[in-house]
Amino acid sequence: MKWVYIEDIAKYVGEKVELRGWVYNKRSSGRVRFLLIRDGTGILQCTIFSPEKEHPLFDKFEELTQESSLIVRGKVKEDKRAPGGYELEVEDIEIIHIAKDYPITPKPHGVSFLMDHRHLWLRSVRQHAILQIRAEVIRAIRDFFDGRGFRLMDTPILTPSACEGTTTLFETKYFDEKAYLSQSGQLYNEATAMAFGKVYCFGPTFRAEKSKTRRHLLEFWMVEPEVAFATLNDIIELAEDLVVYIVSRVLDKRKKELETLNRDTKPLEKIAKPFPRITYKDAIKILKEKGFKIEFGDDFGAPEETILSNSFEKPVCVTRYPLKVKAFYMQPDPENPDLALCVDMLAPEGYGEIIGGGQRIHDYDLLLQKIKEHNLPIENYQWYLDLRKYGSVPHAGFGLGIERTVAWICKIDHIRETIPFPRMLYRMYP
RNA sequence: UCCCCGGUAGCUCAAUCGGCAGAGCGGGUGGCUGUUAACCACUAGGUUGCAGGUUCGAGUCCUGCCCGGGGAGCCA
Repeated sequence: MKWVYIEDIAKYVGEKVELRGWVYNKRSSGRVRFLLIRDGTGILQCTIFSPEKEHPLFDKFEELTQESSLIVRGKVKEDKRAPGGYELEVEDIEIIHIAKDYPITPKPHGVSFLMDHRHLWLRSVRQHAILQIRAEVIRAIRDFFDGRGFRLMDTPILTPSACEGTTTLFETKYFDEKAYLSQSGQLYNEATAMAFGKVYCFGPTFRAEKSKTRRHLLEFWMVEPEVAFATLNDIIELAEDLVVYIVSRVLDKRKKELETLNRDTKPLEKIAKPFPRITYKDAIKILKEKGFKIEFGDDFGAPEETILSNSFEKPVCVTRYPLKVKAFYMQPDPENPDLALCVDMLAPEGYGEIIGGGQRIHDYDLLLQKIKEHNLPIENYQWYLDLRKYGSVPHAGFGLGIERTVAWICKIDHIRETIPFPRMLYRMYP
């Protein structure tokens, strides 16, 4: 008998097939038994009928508990009464393993309990939908860059010092030396961009900030393109194209999952080019009009970002922040040397920053001066300065946070559900 | 690091003014011929986070600690 997956079940109506999976739930009513089986691709209702009170399959049904693993064989039928429209008329049950006292029931649980059981929580319908969308987002990102001739360049996780010199890093040992877990692949990608023209890296990044909010993880995934000869405007366009591509791909391929999450897709359907662009100065004006006590030169806090994000239907690109609130490598605006040629993209519906990027300094002397001003150890940046010594060109790039993007697309309120095993302040188990 | 909230059965929660610690789910037993987080009946299940204090009497009030959640700063 053919082993099939539930996501393909419609193709087998009228045929006898085999399913391999786990018991999601079971119900009974008199001489009818309902077994909800999940196999990782979906959930299917399996039915057992008997005109007699006793039946060998009833005995096996009784034995089964939530999350017990099994193989069922039977005939696929179309039936409007079944959730999903299809069901399996069971002819044979082969029990593989009986699960005893599965802790997560089909009833509500608290966050703390669910996080302690994250390894099992992943089996639930909602987590399944979110992580399917995450996988789709990642696939879309790779297709987008690969399709545009970008070269994948994996950057190191173990680094000798801070990339940006701003956030706190996780420290580890490198034999007798100290090493730090990477917080960005950008600096290395400036080197690979000079070798390959347009590149991207995609990997985990680490921030040892003691952030305890719904939009922070200590370990998260980021995609970072870097393009030689590109200016600020070039990468804003690239960022727009990328976000439009990701959203339309999820709308196209993961409609069912969005529905599972009760995600209203109308706001997502509006995501098209061009996105609104405002300068930092405009943003300050908007915030002041809304009654915020904020002055030119201040960076935005979470409430400010939420207000800006809610002010537009599409992601908004905020450009030209004051240099002093940004990283040392930011290229100054030729029209106003106090401003940086940078961009932050804020996702709508209150989600806030999903992209940060900009044009990098390509002048050797200016970069050297900034490294000194920021008290960074020059010996660690010799190679980075070299890039400005041998055929330096203007270049730009950005980083997009995967988890924040997934949280926005799914419209879920906490980032911890967008990665299989979140690493958070005071929580490293499981 | 700071601010706010919480910790009672395996889970989600209730417990009036300080007066016998309870319900639903889950488990067990039985019932029901189409269930939809099924339903109905019965049943077992407690160191009320920990330590101390006030009181005739503390889940409830006080002090300290531990753990968790939310937020701030910082950032994607």
